[in-house]
Amino acid sequence: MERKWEAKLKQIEERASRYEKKPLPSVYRPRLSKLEEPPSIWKLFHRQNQAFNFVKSCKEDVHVFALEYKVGNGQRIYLVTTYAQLWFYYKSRKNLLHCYEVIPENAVCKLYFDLEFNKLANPEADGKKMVALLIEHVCKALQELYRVNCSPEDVFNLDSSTDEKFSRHLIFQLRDVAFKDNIHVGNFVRKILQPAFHLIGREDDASTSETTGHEFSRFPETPIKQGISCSKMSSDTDRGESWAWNSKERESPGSAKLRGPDLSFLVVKNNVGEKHLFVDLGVYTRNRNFRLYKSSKIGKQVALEIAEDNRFFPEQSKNISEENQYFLSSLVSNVRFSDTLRILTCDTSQNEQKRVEYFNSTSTKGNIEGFHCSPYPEIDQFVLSLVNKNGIKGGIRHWSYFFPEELLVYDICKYRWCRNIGRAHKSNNIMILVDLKNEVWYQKCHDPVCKAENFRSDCFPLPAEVSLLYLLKEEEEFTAAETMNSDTGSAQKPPSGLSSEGAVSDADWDDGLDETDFVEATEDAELAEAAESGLFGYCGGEEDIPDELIVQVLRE
DNA sequence: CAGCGCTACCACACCCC
DNA sequence: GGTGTGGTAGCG
Repeated sequence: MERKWEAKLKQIEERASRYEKKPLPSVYRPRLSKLEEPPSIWKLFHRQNQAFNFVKSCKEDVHVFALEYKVGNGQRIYLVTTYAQLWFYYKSRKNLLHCYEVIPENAVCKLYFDLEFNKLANPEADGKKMVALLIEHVCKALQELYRVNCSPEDVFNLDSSTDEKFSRHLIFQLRDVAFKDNIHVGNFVRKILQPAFHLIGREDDASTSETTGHEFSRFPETPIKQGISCSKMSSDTDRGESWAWNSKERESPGSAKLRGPDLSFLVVKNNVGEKHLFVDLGVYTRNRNFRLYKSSKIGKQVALEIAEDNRFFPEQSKNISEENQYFLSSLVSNVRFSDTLRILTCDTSQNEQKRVEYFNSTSTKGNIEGFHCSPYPEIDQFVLSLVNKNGIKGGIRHWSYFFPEELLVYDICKYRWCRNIGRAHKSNNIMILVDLKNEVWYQKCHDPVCKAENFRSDCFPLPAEVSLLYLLKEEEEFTAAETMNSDTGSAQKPPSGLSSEGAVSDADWDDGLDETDFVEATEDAELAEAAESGLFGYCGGEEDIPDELIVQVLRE
């Protein structure tokens, strides 16, 4: 047994050293043109983690894409570049044929669906009609749960069907609205499809379930262990338990619609005759790869193309071609810029209960405290984003919560930047204070001198995702509107979602850059050096840099 | 000689009637 | 037989 472990360990170590000896090629630097100067970024990685680490080190608005490169086993490598640059090399469809968007975990994203059924096993099924009914259902749900207006004209409908398989992607183009991340999208989708779950899973006919006569009101047992609750918008009392389609149904329990809307159209059979849902629920996982518009799976010919019955048409733009607009619209994590972006959440009640229990058990009446993580993971994340800047990995040493003031005090370790002295303290730690009542944060510190003068930094607003949390406290209407900065149509500058400091004032943004400049400088130098030592140098002005180059590298 | 993140499923232990 | 746990094949 022990020996087995040793052997395995050795194997892994050997592999690690191999990778280090032979890091990936890939730093070839195409440029869009000599005139368009923003430096080009185009970097390949074998490992997703490395790609995301590189993204973090980049100031530019870059994103991770997965490229399939070996038929059969789905092996992928990871490309980091900007949307603009990817499109430039992608659009001809001579290269980069099997590309996937990596929907980053914890990143704001659009509502999306993967729909499919086997045509042979479902000869009766009318795919287009099913799509239309689903869209109708989803729009209704968005309205009911979030008061979000949505119509079929807002749904980008992509088709990837074959003779055997009906296959669609839907990407919702909601104005000023996005989900907190794709896990929340999944929670939302499962929640609104709950009425359909009791129709599957059994061999016998769905009609038998009518006779079970459960007393629960609108919805059957959920297939997931706990229920799901969407971030509420009004002061509903039955927060999140189950969700009624409208108040009328709620008031008339004798109604035939007791179970909610009829979603039987979603039930399809797989090739061995088992019942499944038309909606694929497996696409809402962390860092999910979602095939790009005009890409096909490796080994297959069929690419995602605009569906016949698509009703979404992007706005015309002088600078951006229509195809490019469609491409940008198809990207799940490319959230449209808005200065009033609302972030929707949908928790599993598991998560929410944890939080409630935490408060119930830990807090009698006084203040609570702990180490590392507070009961507000979202706020912890935000605080960590403040103290994890370009190389310095700050952490939360301790937190305290003061009830009357609704103040979270974080003792920070490793990161010692003090806004009072404009540099890091040498031996004293700092604090980050989060004022939930006023939805702001500021910095203080343990340094005796700063303490003596009672230093306290300016206040900065909390980002939307964090303020949102506050809704938990039975507050007024859902008003999670927040300003987010963007220069390229993506509302999330740091793709790591929560760290989007766009919500912070300009002054703070600049400030933030200042204090990290010296760190970045060294890192940039290293990156530049790494870049120059890459296999590919800068291919200046060359219009058609074939990524056969990439393919060659991969083959060796 | 390099993917990732799951879930469904199985085997097994343990408990209770 | 019911329930929890740990490991893994294989799916998306």
